[in-house]
Amino acid sequence: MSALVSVLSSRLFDASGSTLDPELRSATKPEFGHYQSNLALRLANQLGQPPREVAARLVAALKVDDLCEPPAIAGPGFINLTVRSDVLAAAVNARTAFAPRGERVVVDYSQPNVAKQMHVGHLRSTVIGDSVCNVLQYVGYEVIRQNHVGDWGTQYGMMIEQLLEEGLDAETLDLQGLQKLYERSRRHFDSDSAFADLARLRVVALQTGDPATRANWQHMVDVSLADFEQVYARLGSALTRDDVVGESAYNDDLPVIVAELEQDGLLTESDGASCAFLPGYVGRDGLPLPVIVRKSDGGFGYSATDLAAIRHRVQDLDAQRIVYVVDHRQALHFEMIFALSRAASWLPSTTTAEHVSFGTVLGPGGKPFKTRDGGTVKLTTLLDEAVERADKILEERGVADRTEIAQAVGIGAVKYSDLSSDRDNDYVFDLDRMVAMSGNTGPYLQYAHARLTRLLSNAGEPSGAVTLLDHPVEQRLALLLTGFDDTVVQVAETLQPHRLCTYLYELAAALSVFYEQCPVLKSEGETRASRINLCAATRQVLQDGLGLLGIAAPDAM
RNA sequence: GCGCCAGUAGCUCAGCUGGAUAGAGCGUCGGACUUCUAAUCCGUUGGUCGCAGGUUCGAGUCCUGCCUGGCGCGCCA
Repeated sequence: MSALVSVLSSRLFDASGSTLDPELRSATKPEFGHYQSNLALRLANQLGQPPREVAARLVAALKVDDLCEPPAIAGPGFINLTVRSDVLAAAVNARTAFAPRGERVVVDYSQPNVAKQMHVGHLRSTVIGDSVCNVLQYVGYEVIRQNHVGDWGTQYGMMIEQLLEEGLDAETLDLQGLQKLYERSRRHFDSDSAFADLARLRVVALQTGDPATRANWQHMVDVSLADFEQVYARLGSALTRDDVVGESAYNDDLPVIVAELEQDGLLTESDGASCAFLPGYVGRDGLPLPVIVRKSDGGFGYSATDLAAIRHRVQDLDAQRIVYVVDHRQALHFEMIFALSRAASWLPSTTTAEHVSFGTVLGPGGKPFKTRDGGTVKLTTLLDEAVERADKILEERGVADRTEIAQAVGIGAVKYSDLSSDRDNDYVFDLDRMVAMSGNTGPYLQYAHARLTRLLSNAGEPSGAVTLLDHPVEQRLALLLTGFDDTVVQVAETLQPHRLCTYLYELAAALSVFYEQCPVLKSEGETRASRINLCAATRQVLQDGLGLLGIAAPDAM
């Protein structure tokens, strides 16, 4: 919480003589001042007295003359506060970093699959996950990123068996070759039971560590990870190979998971599979719904891997908070995994587990995103198109040296569009709207930042402090600046990056109004110096905010 | 059948966890550029917050029941 808001809150708290939350909120309209409190309405209800009388007593007891203009009572009993402009100026100048909070959070995101190109489906997890990590880090968490790559299971047995049968050398296959190999092996597996048996044996060889099988598998993993890294670099994601802890990493833990569940009496044999039945979960037929830990063929399903991952993250990584950035279709799965982990005591009450779910990216017309022939659209293709659009617009503007800027604007537009509305909603991937330079878009924010950069480079060295805030538009801008940390804290709690987007958009809009109405370089004396510093503070917040979203802020565009 | 999520202006979306006359952008129409970058700003137009009850000083927000759409519900992840 910003110093200003917390001080005002505690003053209200002291004046009320009650334990009620002062409910200090931003004023809904400029004519209501800067902040409002609804405390009098609450108190009046509790005391059975007229709200305006309670408000009057509250205002009389309230000591804020060192911070605010005289408080006003309005409407049914709202208390409106207007911060003194010198206090506001001081608050703008007083930005401080968050202290480390001594808590560790594990964020599981991106999760592409080995031997498959990354597609739109991976965009959201990667973009939201990066942003969530940045925000958590900013407010003082120690963040551990975990890329739970899909690199284990029957499909790799299939693929290796197919590879051997065709006499191919794994070394010659790139990612696209692997994807084709997968498709061939899938068809073969489905149509030839003898091959299917061989493939299953190959899975056993893989899981028990047969050297030749492992070597082929390792090659597939290496090729895939190298490709993912290129996409991450393109996206500006912070993910590296060090963050990859794929499903295979838990192979040795899976029997232990089963043993511990058995020991706790949580496992039941059902149709040959080892299942955990949790109270309250019923399936389509009204029958109890299991978590299948070990399949009837003796293999382990993804539930076992997810359980092992939780166990590892608590016991070895010492996580106080675990976050899963995974699409909303897996909501039930995670609910059950979390419940079972609690029952098995892998997830103690001191550790929270959250599923940060998100909606689907849809193609044109709100239909599933597919190419004309029904294939999946590669993520890199979409990014190329976005950069191309950005480049065209920059060209029309006569911008020189466009290559890097077009990257920043195109990729930034895609990422911003992904982050700017509530994660739970589906959205249509519409490049025209994303790259639009007006409205709540990435380019609009980047433009505000670039404008300020230009202005500041013409202004000379900023002298440091904001000292004057005479114009209402300056005050509006300053007030917004003091709200940055509160907004980021909210995002760290709710894990909803769109709140930060909304904030930054309002800030950029307020800046544009200021820019229209308040000359900076053409003004003189203290006004000029103060406005330059207000611009510098705004630029810093825009830069920090875009940084938290994982979006580049070019100096010119 | 059960569960999760969503339904707010013609379109795309906010709405700060129950507060004042529900806000932006796009679109429409009209205005402001020898610019501190007009990729901007100002004005205009636009809503039965899916429907019906309930809770209370006060509901887009909370509770119940419906309607519509998306998704999920035993060995894929």
